[in-house]
Amino acid sequence: MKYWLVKTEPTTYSIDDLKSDKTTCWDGVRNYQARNFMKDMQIGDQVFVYHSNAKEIGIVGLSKVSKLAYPDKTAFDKKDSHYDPKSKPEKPTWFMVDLKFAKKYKEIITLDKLREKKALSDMFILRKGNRLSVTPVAKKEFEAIEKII
DNA sequence: GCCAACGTTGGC
DNA sequence: GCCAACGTTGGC
Repeated sequence: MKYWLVKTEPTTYSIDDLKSDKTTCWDGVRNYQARNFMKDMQIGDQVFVYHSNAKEIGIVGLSKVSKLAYPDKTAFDKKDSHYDPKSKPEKPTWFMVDLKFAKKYKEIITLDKLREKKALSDMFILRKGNRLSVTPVAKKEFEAIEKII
């Protein structure tokens, strides 16, 4: 069992959208490192959902991996904003996973609260200049975050 | 809306 | 393969 965190802008796709959809394909990731992390995901891995570029920034909920990495079809669609001509259906560059809604926290775990925790000082998301939309979370980090709730 | 950080692109 | 220019991300 591994742990992860995905970022999303709530104006694009929020935890409430995931709650009502129940399951969604996490498409549109166009960064090699983030893609590689998605390829490492296993069914049942727990994935924090983080709202960025929002009024309230932080972890808002939890989801679980429900489908292993498979080709991101939006890369093949010329009309899609994530279209990438380099990615071919017979040799896809980009992948996505399915995420299943698990829970929405009563309160957002703000970025400030995450920074307050010593156990989280090495956390990927808190490292300066980190822009990856998919990042791993260590077991002890996951447990420390669950304790905040 | 600003701007630092950083990934990507393309000329050489 | 280097690196300047450019675009995007994301906190503030």
